[in-house]
Amino acid sequence: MAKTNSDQLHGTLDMLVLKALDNGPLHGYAIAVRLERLSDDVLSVEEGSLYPALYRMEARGWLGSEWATTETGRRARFYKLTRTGRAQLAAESKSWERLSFAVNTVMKS
Amino acid sequence: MAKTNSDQLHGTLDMLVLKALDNGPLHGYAIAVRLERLSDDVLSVEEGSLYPALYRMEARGWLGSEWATTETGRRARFYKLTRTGRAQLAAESKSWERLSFAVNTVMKS
DNA sequence: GCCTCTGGCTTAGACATTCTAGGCATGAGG
DNA sequence: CCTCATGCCTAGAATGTCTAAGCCAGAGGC
Repeated sequence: MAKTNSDQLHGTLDMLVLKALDNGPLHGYAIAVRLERLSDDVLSVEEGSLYPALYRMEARGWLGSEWATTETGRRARFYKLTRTGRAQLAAESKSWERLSFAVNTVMKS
Repeated sequence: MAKTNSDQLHGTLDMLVLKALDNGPLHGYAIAVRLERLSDDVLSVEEGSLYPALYRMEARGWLGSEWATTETGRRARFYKLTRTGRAQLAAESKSWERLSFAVNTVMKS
């Protein structure tokens, strides 16, 4: 959708997806759209990265999922945060803050 | 040295190393120490990541290197930024700002 | 004289994650 | 009828990081 950074999502994708689900369940496509919109098209969430990430996170117990019908009448798999997933989001968020602060400190030195 | 984040340097290591060399040549070990000190031990630069990164960047023309003697009388390979490397640092720095801003925007949504 | 610690470099292999790039199916609108 | 947007799936390549070794030299303690 947006043509931007190659590979630089590394490590943050899980966190972003978890965050996208923080306001309620969404299906994969909607997650991608939401993240792109929210970031003003800076982040581009490739489907080939997103779906595997969703499967991973569900396997780890961070997400639950079920098929349901979209407002527009389509079938889609909706993912939602589990309790564990919420904790994971908190942890990754804190970790991101630490890391980005550290990187910024170095970059401004 | 510091026991911290596993893997989360992904993508930023090159930039950090380039930045570490921005004030003048350093050898590998000194780069690691400098980044750890500057970041207050949040960043831990593993040697198994650092040296391959240095070789990569030299192969790409971002760094030049030569053997020299440390203040303490030891042999070490000193790396310095090339013109290309400086440009790369600027580019990655800008890219980092864009990305981290986007991520933060999402995280605060 | 020996031993350990720190400084310093090197490398193979495992590991995780992302992206490329395709394919598939449905519904809406021209 | 045809195309576009929605929506999901997957194999394989590419990349980069870490683990975990090993090597060498000098300094300091004992």
